[in-house]
Order: sequence, then structure tokens, then C-alpha cells
Amino acid sequence: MTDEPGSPRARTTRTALLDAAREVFTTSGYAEASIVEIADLAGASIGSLYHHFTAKSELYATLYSDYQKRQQHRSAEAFRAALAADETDALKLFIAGARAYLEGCWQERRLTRLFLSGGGPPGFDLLKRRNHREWLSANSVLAHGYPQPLSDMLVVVLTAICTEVGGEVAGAATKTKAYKMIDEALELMGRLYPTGGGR
Amino acid sequence: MTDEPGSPRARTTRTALLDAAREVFTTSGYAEASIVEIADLAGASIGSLYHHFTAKSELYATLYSDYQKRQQHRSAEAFRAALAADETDALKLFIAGARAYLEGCWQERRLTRLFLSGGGPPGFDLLKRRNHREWLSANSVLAHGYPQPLSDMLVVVLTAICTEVGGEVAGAATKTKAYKMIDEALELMGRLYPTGGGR
DNA sequence: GTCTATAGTAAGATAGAC
DNA sequence: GTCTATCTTACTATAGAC
Repeated sequence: MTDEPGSPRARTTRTALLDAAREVFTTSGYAEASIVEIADLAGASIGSLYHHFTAKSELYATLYSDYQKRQQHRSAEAFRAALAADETDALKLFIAGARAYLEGCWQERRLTRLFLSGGGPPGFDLLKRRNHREWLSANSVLAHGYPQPLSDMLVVVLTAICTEVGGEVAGAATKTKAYKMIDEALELMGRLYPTGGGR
Repeated sequence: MTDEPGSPRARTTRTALLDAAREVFTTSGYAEASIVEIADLAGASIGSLYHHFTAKSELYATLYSDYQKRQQHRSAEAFRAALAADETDALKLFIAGARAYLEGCWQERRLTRLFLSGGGPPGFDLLKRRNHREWLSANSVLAHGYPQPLSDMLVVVLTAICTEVGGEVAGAATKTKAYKMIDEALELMGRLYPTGGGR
């Protein structure tokens, strides 16, 4: 991820910087994190850091972008797997995608906590919300096989649930509890989903 | 609100500072807001500002605290009114409180946008979330007349919906659209609420 | 209580040598 | 590409007159 160009040495440094940024951000939060601390932890210098990233916010943005890509990939994979297993129910397909997303929240819980607890660079919350909603819309459209899209409000609500529950899952004490939460949340979402009448 | 002590003049200054802070924060966001700009807009000086508030974050915290009190008051009032009208259905009582909260989000939409779009002082998101959840728990407990409290996950989900929808409402173009959103959201929440079986 | 003026401090960002 | 040294900005805080 994010490893297109550059000499071997440059890529090594860049990776070290991103790893260090992930560590420092997830430990201290964005605002409190110091760019010097990141450079130190990466074994690099400030100058080198600024050679690779134009600002502190770009480190954060890169981590977020990579994380999002992985999450979307998980979701899409689960969706394809369900389709391949001849699943056709829209709700079940939707839930397969949502479950993969939430399980990803547990697997990458440190990053999930960072991104879902707010407090990124100025204006970043907006981007996060838009991304989340687009992801969920796409997931829903796929699930319906492109018939009628969901109502705006339903998308808002389902997104809110996925986001918030993702944060809860990431903060769970054990994997067992996390997966229990996921089950409960998906059950609730099922009650809202068009095809999921009652139960 | 927040008008306990002090001489008349001091209170005037304090109010002017809070008004200015509200204006600057809602316009620029917390991080970008300058404490000098706030003092200027209030027609006060930096020294005076620091006489009343120990830090930039305290201005923000005070605005938030006052806002929360007003929202809780709206909610509690609506609840009492419903009770006074002999309403006994737990779902209807819960919804009365939630509706008042969401209508408050529209009435105070600039502040709502500020607080729900993230980006306060470090660590503030945590406090916001906890407050929200406590408010909703209280609202639910009241609605049930202290029988069984809601499951943790349901509280998480309902809170997430209220929060997110509040933000949407605050960003609506017209009051009509805002209130339509509120109706839709409450309908969805009704499907999740224990006593609200179908619709 | 309020003001002006000013010092302190932290951290993000840049310049230019190597 | 990487480094060290330096600059700049903005919040924080204080001193002392009115």
C-alpha cells in the first residue's frame, strides 16, 4: 500500500516514517503527537520527514487512506464470497459486507480507535464521514443488485451505526466480546434494512 | 446560563467573550480559531480574556457545557409534557425526548455543527460521547419508568443515530427538510426500540 | 476589572550543506 | 535523500498602569 515509486532507500525511510506515525498517533492522538517524536522513532530526521511528507497532516491522511483501502477491500471480498456462495438475499449480502468491515475494525483496532475517536487534522472529520457514507452506499447498491437505492436517511442511520459500533468493537476487551457486539449490531441493522422485515 | 457570579461589568465582558468565541469557533473551527481574534471581536483584550478563562479550551468547554444543558432541558421538558398529557407508552415517551433533542439541534444549528463535526480540544470527543450516551440512557430509563434498562448495544446504536441525525438536521437547508429528517429518523428508531415492534 | 505591552515556549515548517 | 540548524507562528502567561 502506498508503495508505488522511489528508490529502495527512500521507500524504506518512508515506510519507517509511516510506521512511526502510526505508533505515535495511536498512542498520543493527532494533536498531541509531535513530528519530532515521529522522526526520532523512525530513526530519521525532520528534514527527511519533510522530504517525504509535506506536513504532519499528510502523514495522518496517508495512514487513513491506506486503512480505508484495506477496509473496503475486506468488505468487497466478503461480498464477492457471499455471491459466489449463491447468496441472493439483499439483506444477507449487505450484512456480509458490514460484518467484514466490523471485523476489520477489530483486527486493526488501534488504527480504528484513532480514526473513529475524532481529532484528526482540521476538516478531516468531514472527509471521514463522506468516505464512510460512500462506502455504505456502494455496499447497499451492490446488495440490491442496482434496483432502488436506499433512502438518504436510512443510509445516514446505517452509516452512523457502522461507524459507532466500529469504534466500540475496536475498544472491546476481548475478541469474544467484540464479535458478540458485531452480532448484536448486525441484528439491529437487519431490523432497519428494507428486506429485513421483522425477524 | 453560566452567569452565577461577578459584577455587572464582568458579566458583560464574559458574555461578549463567549458570544465572540461562539462566532469564531463556528466559523473557523476550533483549531483554526485564534484567541486574539476572539478577544478582538468581543471588543476585549487578551488580558481580560485570560482573566475570565484560563485557556482557549475553556471557552470551548463552556460553550459546550451550556449547550448541553439547554439540550437536556429541552428533552426533559418534552418528556414531562408528554407525561402530563397522560402518555404512558415507553416508546412514545422516549421519542418525545429524542424529538425535542433533535429540534434543538435545528434551533441551535451553528453550535450543533460545531460540536458534532468533531475537532474540539484534544480529548474532547470522548467527553462528548460519554455525555451523549448518558443523556440517552437517562432518557430511556425515564421512558421505561425504571424497569429494565436497554441493552448496551441498543443504547450505543440509538445514541449513534441521535448524534449523526442531529448533525444532518443542523446542516439541513430549510426547517421543513430538517423536520422531515427528524420524522424519518424517529420512525427508524422506533423500529429498534423494545416496545416498538412493527411501526 | 480591564487594559497594553511583552516575554516564554512549543512545534510545525524551511534552507541549504552534504 | 538525508541531515543540522534555523525560522516563524501562535498560544500561553505575566507585569504593571488605569
